[in-house]
Amino acid sequence: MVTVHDVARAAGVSISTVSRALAAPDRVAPHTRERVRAAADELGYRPNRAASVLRAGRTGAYGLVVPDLANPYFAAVAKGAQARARERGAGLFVVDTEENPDLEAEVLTSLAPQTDGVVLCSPRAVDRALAVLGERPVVLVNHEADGVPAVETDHAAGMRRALEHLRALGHRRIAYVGGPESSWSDRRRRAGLAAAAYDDVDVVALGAFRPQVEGGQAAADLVVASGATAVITFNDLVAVGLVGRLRARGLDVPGDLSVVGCDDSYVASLVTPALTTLRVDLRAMGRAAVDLLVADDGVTAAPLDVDLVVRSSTAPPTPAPAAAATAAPTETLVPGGTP
Amino acid sequence: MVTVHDVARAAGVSISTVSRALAAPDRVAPHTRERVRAAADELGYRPNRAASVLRAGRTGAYGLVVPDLANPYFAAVAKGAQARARERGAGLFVVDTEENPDLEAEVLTSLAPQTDGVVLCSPRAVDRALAVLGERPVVLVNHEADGVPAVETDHAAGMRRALEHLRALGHRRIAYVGGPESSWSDRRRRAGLAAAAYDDVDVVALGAFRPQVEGGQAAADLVVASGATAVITFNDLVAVGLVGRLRARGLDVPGDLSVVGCDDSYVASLVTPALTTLRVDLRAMGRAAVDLLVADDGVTAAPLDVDLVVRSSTAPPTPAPAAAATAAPTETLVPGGTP
DNA sequence: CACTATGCTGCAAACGTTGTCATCCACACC
DNA sequence: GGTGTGGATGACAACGTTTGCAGCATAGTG
Repeated sequence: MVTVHDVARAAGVSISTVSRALAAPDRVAPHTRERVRAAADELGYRPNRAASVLRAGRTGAYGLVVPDLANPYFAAVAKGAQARARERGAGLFVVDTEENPDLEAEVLTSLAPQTDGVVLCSPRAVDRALAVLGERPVVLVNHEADGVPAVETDHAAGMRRALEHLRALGHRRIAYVGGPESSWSDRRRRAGLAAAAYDDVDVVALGAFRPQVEGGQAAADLVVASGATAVITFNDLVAVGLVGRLRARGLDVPGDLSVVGCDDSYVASLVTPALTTLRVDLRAMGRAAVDLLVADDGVTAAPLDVDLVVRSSTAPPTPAPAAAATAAPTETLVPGGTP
Repeated sequence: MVTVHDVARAAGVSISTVSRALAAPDRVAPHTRERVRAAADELGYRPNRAASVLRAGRTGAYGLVVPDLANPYFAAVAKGAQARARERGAGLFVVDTEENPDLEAEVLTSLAPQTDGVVLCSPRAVDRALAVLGERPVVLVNHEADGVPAVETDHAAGMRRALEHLRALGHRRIAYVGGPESSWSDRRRRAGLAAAAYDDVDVVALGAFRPQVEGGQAAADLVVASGATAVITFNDLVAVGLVGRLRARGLDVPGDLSVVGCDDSYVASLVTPALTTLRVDLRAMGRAAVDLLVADDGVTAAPLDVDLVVRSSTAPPTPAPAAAATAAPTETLVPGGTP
């Protein structure tokens, strides 16, 4: 192993100078700096991370905590965060808490000291997590807490765009199929819907559904019963489940009901019909989180913009909007459709 | 910060005893051990990772290198690897090389020294990677190299199962839509198909397609032209693309053509028709890779089994198998369908 | 010329842990 | 009772880096 001592000997300087030449180049004379660098390159010197951490306290690594790495949403965030960390010459510890609040807190106690900061993505137990982290830099993604920097999505703008789109198509009664109550994004979306309400549009917000395919299946019949001609769902998976259940009931999307998803995860373009959805640049979110971790001034960045991606799941309502469907004796058709 | 010294003072022993009591409990007398543990708990002592690494050389962290973290395949492997690492009390550095061989090699030089070993998943430049890693423990996933432990998938068994299934349904001419030439999995699958061939079944292997939706779209017309009544694809995304293109041509799946995907990524169950596919337990793969990293005897584990998941994309061939379709003037219907 | 200011470099002390070696004590055996 | 044995513990030296402090030029100023 090549150490500072070897480089120092080769360059004819002291180890202090070597350390400085590489870490604080402007604190050493140009010609010395060059000699040291040449020697370091020559010998293939790589500073020992552990020694550096021990002495200086900086680890050169960040942590990313997500509830489920297999979820394409978090995978995309992780990808962005990883890329940004690498660009900064840092590593990224990725931890999957398996949606388990206890594990989240536990894992943080061992993770935190090994990092220069942690990105908490959709935390399931923020209070405990923040307590564990103490003074260490944290950035929240998809969550809010006093005085903690966060990367936020402009959910209100997203809802506004979706509503505008559906209204322009002629829809006047629009349902929202919401996600888990604990979800900050869900709360923001509901608030956004309320704020964006048009005089001539009714918004029916339906309550907590699981943010997976099953959630959409469970919500479908409620949506039909609500009399809405269009629906916005918590995420694309919910939209997929919803569409599946609607079709099983003989309803057509977008003929009988228009559907707007959220996230533009890549399933949105694969299913039939391809989903109109709200796109968030998740990788940018990951990148922004890491950047915020470094910018220790604790300033929260501007919320990330949300774009509407129009595909085939939205269309004008049929002349007699969903009347036939709502008139049908829905209950008898709903085995296992308990919301 | 609480150090061994603090614990030692509190327990009335020397720092050596503290270190031993926690790291090698059987080398210290039971009552002393308990006293030390009590003191450590009391003070909330957490060994400093950096100091430990510096002195002992073991980092307590592993590395995982994947070409694309946003790909659900790799995300699943990462999830498994992460879980196993955590169970071992270790961290996991996840690195996304963005399918870039140069980046792969570069990233390894800085990653390797910070870990106790690296899992290389679907490496894009194995030789360089192995050169960089030198003597450090490595495990390959989806790849083979002399003397390097690897986690393998029993692709031959998978192909055999798919063939059996299709043959039992009555198919006698079956196409395989292959992935990139550089893919080890693709080579194994082709070999498996050749080995499993039945006397009464023709297998038509079609050449390199991109392992994404577009690859399937590109392959569709070749498959139809081949006269096959069933097709096995490199992965589920290819299957999705294939199905989409077939339907655009007015063909029915599974009516005119049965389709078997690979990987059972979660899109398989979401698309219409739901895909019959070969399931590999990707999380188990990730876990196995980390385990292998630790088992320094370098023994490669038994190949992972592959299960057939039967859904709606496979059915018996129609009496006049795809005759109408092949007879149709396909070219005129294929704008932009260049394979 | 003396004195100060400035810039560069070297010395040496940490950082907190692990592991080697030596010490010590108790016990058993001769 | 002396000696050997072995288990338990303590003292201390690393591991490789960073950094405060001091030293030493050189240059600038009175």
